Amino acid sequence: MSDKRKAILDSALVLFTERGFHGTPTSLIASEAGVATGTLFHYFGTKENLIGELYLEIKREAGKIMREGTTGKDVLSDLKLVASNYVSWGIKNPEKIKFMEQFCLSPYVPDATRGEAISNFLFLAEIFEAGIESGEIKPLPVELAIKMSAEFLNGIIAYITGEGQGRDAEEIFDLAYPVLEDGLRTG
Amino acid sequence: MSDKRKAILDSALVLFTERGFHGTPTSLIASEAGVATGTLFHYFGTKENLIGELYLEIKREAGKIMREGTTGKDVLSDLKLVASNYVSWGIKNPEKIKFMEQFCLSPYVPDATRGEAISNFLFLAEIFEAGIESGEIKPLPVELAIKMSAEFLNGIIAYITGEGQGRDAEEIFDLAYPVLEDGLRTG
Amino acid sequence: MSDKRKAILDSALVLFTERGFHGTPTSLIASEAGVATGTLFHYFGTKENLIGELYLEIKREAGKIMREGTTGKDVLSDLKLVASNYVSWGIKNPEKIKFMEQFCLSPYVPDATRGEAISNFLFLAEIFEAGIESGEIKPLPVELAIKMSAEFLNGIIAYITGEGQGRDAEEIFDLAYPVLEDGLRTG
Amino acid sequence: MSDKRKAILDSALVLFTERGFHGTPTSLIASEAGVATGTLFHYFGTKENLIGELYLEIKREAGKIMREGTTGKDVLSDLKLVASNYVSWGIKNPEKIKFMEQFCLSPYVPDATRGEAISNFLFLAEIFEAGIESGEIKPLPVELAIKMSAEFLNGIIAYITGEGQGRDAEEIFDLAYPVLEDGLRTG
DNA sequence: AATGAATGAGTTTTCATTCAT
DNA sequence: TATGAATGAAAACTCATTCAT
Repeated sequence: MSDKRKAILDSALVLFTERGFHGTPTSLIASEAGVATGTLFHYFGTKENLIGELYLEIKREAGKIMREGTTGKDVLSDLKLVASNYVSWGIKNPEKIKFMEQFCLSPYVPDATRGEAISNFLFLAEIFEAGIESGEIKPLPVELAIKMSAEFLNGIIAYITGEGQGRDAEEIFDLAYPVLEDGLRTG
Repeated sequence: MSDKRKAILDSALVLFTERGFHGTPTSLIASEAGVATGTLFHYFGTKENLIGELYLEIKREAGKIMREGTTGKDVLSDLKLVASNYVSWGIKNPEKIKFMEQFCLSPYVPDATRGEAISNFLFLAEIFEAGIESGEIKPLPVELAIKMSAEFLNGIIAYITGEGQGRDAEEIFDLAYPVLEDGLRTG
Repeated sequence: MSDKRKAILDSALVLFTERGFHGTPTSLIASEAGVATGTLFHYFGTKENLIGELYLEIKREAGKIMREGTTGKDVLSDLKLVASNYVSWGIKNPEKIKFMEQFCLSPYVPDATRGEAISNFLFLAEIFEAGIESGEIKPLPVELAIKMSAEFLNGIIAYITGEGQGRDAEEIFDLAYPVLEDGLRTG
Repeated sequence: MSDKRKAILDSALVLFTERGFHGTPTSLIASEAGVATGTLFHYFGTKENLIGELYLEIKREAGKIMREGTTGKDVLSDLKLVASNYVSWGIKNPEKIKFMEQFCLSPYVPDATRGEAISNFLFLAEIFEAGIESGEIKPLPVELAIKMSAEFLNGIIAYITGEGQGRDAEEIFDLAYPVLEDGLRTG
């Protein structure tokens, strides 16, 4: 991928989260990226397309990071690893978390793009299904379990990057994660 | 509160969640509310101020609704009631939930306003503190517990208003809430 | 019709003929008209719509002027009067002639608008039909006769406003018109 | 002349008449011609120069075609031949006619170029002068006679390529031309 | 209090042109 | 010769805000 394309995506990420989609002029994205405005449109065609590509890129990265190290053998330890991967990544990339939260629901990301992004998280459904089948996890609708868990982890990240700043992130995770695990586990 | 003021807030809520802040012209808010553009500025001064007032109004309502029926006597039952109140309200007012999620993090709501809104949720800290002190709830930083729980409930609402549409809301809540309760409860 | 609207149409006429459609920025039209850019869009919505309205206005005026004084009794004298009216008007309004010639064929005027404009010239067909029926005019397809005559008159106007400048317009018309009349008349 | 140069001129002719000068990007002309944008500028230097060269090319062709077969012996038959040549060529090359009509008056063709083009039509003045001198043609200012006649013929072409489509072109010409001839001829 | 015409700064996007390859 | 990525000035159009009524 071209250097300029990458620089544009980087600037866009920061500026969109700081100032919102319509609050960020394309001219500002371009100048922060050190390229001409025309170059932005050369690579992305429209501003909407730019945010769409950025959205996909981040979702792809998040999905990839979360899966790292999972074995498919033990549901609960896979789940903890996925959560830990996600929280670690989220703490290191707070703008990406902020971006996902702001633009998951926002109208600026085309629906088609949103749909395309889901594929990166299908493995989560498999983990939950396995856990429910084996009786380790409470029998919940899988989509519900995913939604609750994901939001729960976002809550942890928000706390660590917000009020909890300065305290040890791992320590907080070790304090917080059992709440989710104990909640999901059967009796 | 004047009828026109109310009509403007109502239109703004719907339009901001559907189209974003900068994506919604004041002229459109005004025309949907059945008033002249000038009237919007007569009541709210600026567009920023309008979204700020809307934000406060909704946070105030959310706080009030959540507290309804709590006794301060039993932590776990108060907590469940608060959760249930919030979820019921959220299902009935999905635009308000969407608005809060979109604009909690967004740069359009002035920070001062965000601060002002927090006062509506101080009672939550009291409940958690009491629970931790009595040993009923795991010893967690209170703000962490609040953040995780709030996000968790948003996950439930998102599921009910999204994929879970058509299924009985109360039934889903009864399935999902124990996950949070079991998680927060000590051993 | 509002003063500002009229001023915008007047500037647009001059500038479009001098510089072409895409060669004329809306900002220039507005400033020449002594209004803000926004005002132009307030009245006309789009630049395309502006040229469309201008086109209709001019065609309407041309049609009205040409008909003035016709009686419907004598074909050849009606025809001469129409021609004379048109040429006189054309000499006094050379930008309108230039505008019609440039934008009759140009892609900037929407086809629908072009169609709408034709209604102003239906009376010409009636005159020619009457003349052909009475035997005074050669039996030609009416549309052909109109096209040839119209272009012929444009040739006269072009000459008078171009090379023939300074010479008496009426004298030139009296020299030129018989060519058309003798040509159309039966043997 | 290089193949690429010719391809560029061909694309430009079609696109300029269809979309106007400023409505046609150089990048589009190049891509339709199957060459890179840079190549267009390699051959023509600027867009203005491109339209100028195209204008000259067409005027040159028109002049050459019109003269074909004239003898200089009989004014009226030469005139008819010129007219017939022009109309035949115009019917076969409607984009060239459209181009000339649109850009004769337009500001995009530099005045110098327009002047240069006139030389191709000087022979017309000679024919008319001869006709007037011999008394065969009404004593008119030569430029006026040329303008009227040229426009008249354009009217015929417009009719044939427009409303008269499907009918025999020659037949229409034979119907229409006598109008011009009878008009120009003395008594 | 309520209106909506008018404003003009600011936005996204286009496109003639250049230049390193 | 020929290319096409990169440029940035300039365009059409939008919209928060004002103000005379």
